[in-house]
Amino acid sequence: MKRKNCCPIAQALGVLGDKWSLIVLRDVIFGKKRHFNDLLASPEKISTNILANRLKTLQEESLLCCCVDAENRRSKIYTPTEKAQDLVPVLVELYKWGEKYNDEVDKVDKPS
Amino acid sequence: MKRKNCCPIAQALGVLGDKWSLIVLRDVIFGKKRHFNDLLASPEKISTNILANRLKTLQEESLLCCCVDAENRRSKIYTPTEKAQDLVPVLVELYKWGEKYNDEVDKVDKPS
DNA sequence: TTAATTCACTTGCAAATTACAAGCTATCTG
DNA sequence: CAGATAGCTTGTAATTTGCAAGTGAATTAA
Repeated sequence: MKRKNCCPIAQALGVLGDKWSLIVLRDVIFGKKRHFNDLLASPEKISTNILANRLKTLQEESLLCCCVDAENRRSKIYTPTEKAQDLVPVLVELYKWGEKYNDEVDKVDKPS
Repeated sequence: MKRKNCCPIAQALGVLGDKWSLIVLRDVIFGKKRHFNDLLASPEKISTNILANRLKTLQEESLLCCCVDAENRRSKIYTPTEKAQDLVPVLVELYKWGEKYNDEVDKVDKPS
């Protein structure tokens, strides 16, 4: 859902508001993953068609750029743009919030 | 998609990673909206079934609490929890990013 | 005190998105 | 030349979303 002429939060979520876009960006930005199969290997288990689709839309949104690996022409290299790098503060705040609140969900064997 | 025992970013996105949850939280936190119809009136035009579903899951995730309005018993009051308030930095960073990059999308009549 | 209105949903259904598995094509390696 | 590998694409089923209409309890208006 593309959102235009509205609140910047809504506009940002129009691009990033799904289960996978920020996971892919996390891996490209922090995990320095550059290849399709690297991204596929993340523990969240994205499927191939979704990953291909996200890589396409993230390129369309100028968040990733893609080039052919000069040393291995069947391989493509995905790199984050500055626009993607500028999401680092968002990802950091999400990380802190997730760490604070969600790590403890469904813990078992807590000492009493 | 609930994500457990994994990266805090992925866990956070398991709760917040959709088009509507953060919009609802934005309105409750910044817009101080408290009623179903207030939230429905936002410019992003969420539909009633989606809003009802989000309010339910956000309560299940302890992000919102709900009580009956004492002065008008058909009305319910939704308020953000501390867990929700702690998303302010995430929303602020999203806002800044959206403002920096997405306001200029599809602008017309730019001065040359 | 009855009728209309409001609030917070619920239901039905079509469309879009996601998930899972399998297959495909170009390239590379032995 | 025979696999193996990288990056997809396709098919299909399940889930989620979007839209319109309807429901029931509480409230207000006549």
